[in-house]
Formats: sequence, C-alpha cells, structure tokens
Amino acid sequence: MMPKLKSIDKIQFQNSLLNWFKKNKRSLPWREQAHWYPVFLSEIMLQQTQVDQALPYYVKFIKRYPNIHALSKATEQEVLSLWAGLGYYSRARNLLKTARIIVTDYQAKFPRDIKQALMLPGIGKYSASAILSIVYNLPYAVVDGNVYRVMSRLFAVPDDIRLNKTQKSIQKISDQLLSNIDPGNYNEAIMELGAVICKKQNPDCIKCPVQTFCEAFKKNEQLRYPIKSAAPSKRKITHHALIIVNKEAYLFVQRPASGLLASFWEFPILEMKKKDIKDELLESELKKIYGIEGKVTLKGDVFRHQYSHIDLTYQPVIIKSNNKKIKYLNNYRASKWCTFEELNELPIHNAHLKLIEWFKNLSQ
DNA sequence: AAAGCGGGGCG
DNA sequence: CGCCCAGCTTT
Repeated sequence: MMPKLKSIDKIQFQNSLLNWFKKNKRSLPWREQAHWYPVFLSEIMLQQTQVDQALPYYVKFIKRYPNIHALSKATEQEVLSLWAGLGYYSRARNLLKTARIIVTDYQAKFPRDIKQALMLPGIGKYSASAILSIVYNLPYAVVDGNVYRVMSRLFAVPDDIRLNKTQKSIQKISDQLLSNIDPGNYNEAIMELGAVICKKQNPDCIKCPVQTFCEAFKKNEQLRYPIKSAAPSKRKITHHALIIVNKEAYLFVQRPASGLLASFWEFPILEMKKKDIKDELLESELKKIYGIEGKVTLKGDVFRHQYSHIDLTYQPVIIKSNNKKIKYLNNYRASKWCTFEELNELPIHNAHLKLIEWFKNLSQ
C-alpha cells in the first residue's frame, strides 16, 4: 500500500494545506513565541492528550517554570504535583529528567540532532520530529493520531491502523508528502487539519482545503476510515482504600518509583479478590500486610476510576488505630502520618483527593 | 461503554 | 523488533 504521488500533486497539496493553516490556525500559547522551550513543554503535554485538556496545565507550568533553567531546578515531587490530574505521569518524570540533561549536556538548548533528541527520556519519534521541525524547521514528518486519520482517508488505507505494518506505511506516506521548504508549518498544519476538520465524527469535508485529493471523500466513505480493530477490554479490580485515623493524623504511603502513579502519595490499599469483605477480614489483612492494629469504623459508597488497562473500584474504609508506626512498607517507598493540610505540595491522585473530600464532609 | 491520544521498557 | 503497560476526557 504505497500511493504514488506525482510531484505536481504534492506541491498543490502542500500549498492548499499551508495556505489554509496560515489563515485558520488556532491561537495557542506555545505558538506565540518562537522559542523551543514552549514547543518542547507543549509537545510533551500533548502526547496522548488533547489540546483543551493540556491547556490549563501548560499555563500553570509555564508560569511556575518559565524557562528550562527553572524547570531543571524543580523537584520531582513538585512537578508531579503540578501534573496531577493530567495522566501518564511518566511524562512528568521524563520531562524533568530531560530538562536537566538539556541544561547540563546541551548548553540549555534542545539538540538539533535527531539521534541526540531521541536519546532524551520521553522523546520518541513523534516528539523529536515535532520539536525539530517546528523549532528548527528540519524535515522530519510527524505521525500522530490526527495524521493516521487524515492519511487513512486521503488514501483510503484498507488496513487496520493498529498494525505495526500499517503505521509504518503511513509514516512513509507522510515522509513523502512533507514539505521540505516549510516542514514545521506543514507538520502543524496536517495535525491541525485532523484536529479541527478531518475529525473522527462529523468531518467538515466542505471546509477541507485538500478535499480534492481525498480518496475517501471521492467515494463518500469518510466515516469508514481509519479502519481500526477494537481495543481489548479492561480488567476489573476492587481496592479498599484505608483512611487510617490516629488522633488527628492519617496514614499516607508513597507508591513505588515505577509503575502506575509512580511516586504518588495515597491512602494504603488492600486489594481483595471478593467485593464484600467482612470488617474482621479487613482488620486481619491490615495487621498482616501493614502490621497495624485497627478497627473498621465506617465504610463509604464505592466509586469507580478508570485507567487505560484497569477498571478500578474504590471501597472507602475508615479505620481507627492507636499504632504510631506502619510495620511493613511492602512496595511503598515511604509512609507518614500527617494531616490533610500537610499534603499540599505532594502529588496525590484524583481518586484519593476524592476520598479526602468525602472524609472531610463526613466530619462536618 | 467506547474511543481518542505516543512513549517506555521488556523479552 | 513486537508486545505490554500507562490516565483522563468526551461522546
């Protein structure tokens, strides 16, 4: 599946796209200045995340860390706290690592060499191509979710875009179509087209600047593309979230340095096979797993939280304890007894903020 | 309930 | 390499 493009078609395609982009591009904060840092920060945030969702976080970050030096001096806990709620938290940890590498190894400038860029943590083919093309106008074609959709319609790609093979062939098409004169604007334009015109539902083909090049449009089959197989279903688990109360303090633990929600602070969890667990069993598990003696005083309503691969149900449990210390850390990095106010600068996941709110409302 | 949105890390 | 893991929003 490799469409042949006559060079005249290519130039017309690029011009139509670039002219449309010039007139219609959204005004976004990272497009305002011609500096690599806003582009870099925004591209990390825009991985797996749509513009509207990333925007408020971008504003917060640029305010707190206006340049690479400020960011490089931040702590991981600080960056994770600011990132909390945006998801895919390894992006935040890699952002900080990369900021430090850029300051120490690259004179505080994003490397122009794609091989060096790809060695930075959190920078893969997409981000390297986006940053190098937008910032330095280097000819690397981006392929993101928008581009998969646009290309699969333009060329009526008959194969499943989840397949590695198909993704490679779309990368090749994109490499061919890229404007070597203006690769930065071209890349932004093709993604913008996918975001605002060539949408998954209700594509606005009437306004599309490259409508005449589109195989799917010619056959009126836009909605058949991209062809994409169904995602596997999520596994369901239940966590008992333990709000362990000792006088005015609550027990918090810090998650392991890698994996889901790495380094986040939360209430200790009991993972049980069954859903309705007797208080006595919770208390004996608490003793066994954490070495803490306590009594269940109240259970709240369950609520769900969905991750990419897990459908998690939380069962809030309030426990009264006289223990001063947690005996077993298990996989956790640290533990501490503290009040909710003392948690301010720590990264806490939404589900656990919800637990705190629920508990606060109870005690009023 | 399902779909949209890239990169790391392992074998 | 291919394959599995990772969050939240919108529809």
